[in-house]
Amino acid sequence: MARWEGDPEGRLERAALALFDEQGYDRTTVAQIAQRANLTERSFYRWFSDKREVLFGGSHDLESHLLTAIDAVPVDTAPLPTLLAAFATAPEVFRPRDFLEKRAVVIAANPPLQERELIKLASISEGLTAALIRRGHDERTSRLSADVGMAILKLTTVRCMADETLDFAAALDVSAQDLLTIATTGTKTLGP
Amino acid sequence: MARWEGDPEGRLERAALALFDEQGYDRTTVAQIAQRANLTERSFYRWFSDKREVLFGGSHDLESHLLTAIDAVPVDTAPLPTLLAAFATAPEVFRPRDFLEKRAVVIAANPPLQERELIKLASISEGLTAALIRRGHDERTSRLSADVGMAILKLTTVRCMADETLDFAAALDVSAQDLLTIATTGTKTLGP
DNA sequence: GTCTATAGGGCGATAGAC
DNA sequence: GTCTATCGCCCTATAGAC
Repeated sequence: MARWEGDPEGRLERAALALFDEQGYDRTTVAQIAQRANLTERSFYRWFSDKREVLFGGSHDLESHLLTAIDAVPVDTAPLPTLLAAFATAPEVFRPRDFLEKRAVVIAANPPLQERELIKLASISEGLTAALIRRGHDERTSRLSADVGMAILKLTTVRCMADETLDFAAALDVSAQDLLTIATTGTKTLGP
Repeated sequence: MARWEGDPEGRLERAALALFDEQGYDRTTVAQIAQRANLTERSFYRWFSDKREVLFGGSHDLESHLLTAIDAVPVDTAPLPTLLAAFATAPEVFRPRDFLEKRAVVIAANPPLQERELIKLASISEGLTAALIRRGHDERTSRLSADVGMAILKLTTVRCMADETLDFAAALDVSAQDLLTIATTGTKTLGP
């Protein structure tokens, strides 16, 4: 048996998702995942700190993509428009659609995986906050903008899942408009 | 030794926080927590589904308090102002300050606990979303309002932690004003 | 309440790349 | 030779099954 097949990380990710899809997440052991990828259980833990992590390798890629995209936005842009401009470039880093769909189903069925997803999103929000601060915005504005931006991104993702023909950038604009409506409806505004 | 000391849940919560504070979360075993509360390890799992859960008993109380508070808001109120009115009544359900502070330190030091906290907040957001839908708002508006509301609540909590003299309701208003600024700055508005 | 499978960490050995 | 990926076997605590 060839010991060096290459890309052990990717092999583990694909083996894990396939097994989770076939048998369910908690009826799949790390040993099984490793076996399907022609590795041992011990080697699994060299690539992923725990069993859940095997589904979230792309999170870091998305975060660094967004941070790079922010740098490309003109520096005099306001915080939220800066984030929206960065989000609009995000679809590039998404993996094959069937991979993402299976992954979403598995996560939706397992609270431990939802927890991990939430902390990954929180990590991205932290990254966005830091990026905005680096651009000269104050900390509280940056934090709130990042959190609100993530809420818009989440709503946009839901929209695109529901309607496959919908363009991501267009959906993002609609969600941003929704925010404006929510923020300005029923609050005391400055004008008469 | 008294077999029925009463309030086993509260005893486990206090024993756990004390041990986490003294020794750290991952150097504390469930058996130790149970022992300090004069219970067996097995009994711990009767009250809490897992080790992390022992720090989040108050989450359900907060959620049900907020849902009740929403019902007390006039039905013609817009989504976000509805949530803000409910949030303003929240300090009532908070526990003793030193308990909350120790708890916050322990959570901040342990990613698994942060994950659990995030899913609790997500659960509250889901509850708020459902409550807004019940009041006749559409699903997308409700979801976005709940997420944005949670972002405001988070910012408000940070503000109150930083400045103990700050009134919660006042901090909430400031954060809400921050949102309005963020949402309307640099975006194309309707007027000229 | 008892029993057990599995997660997941430590450590040292080994096999291949260079 | 060094370096790094892989592996084997140790262990404990969690958490679910019975």
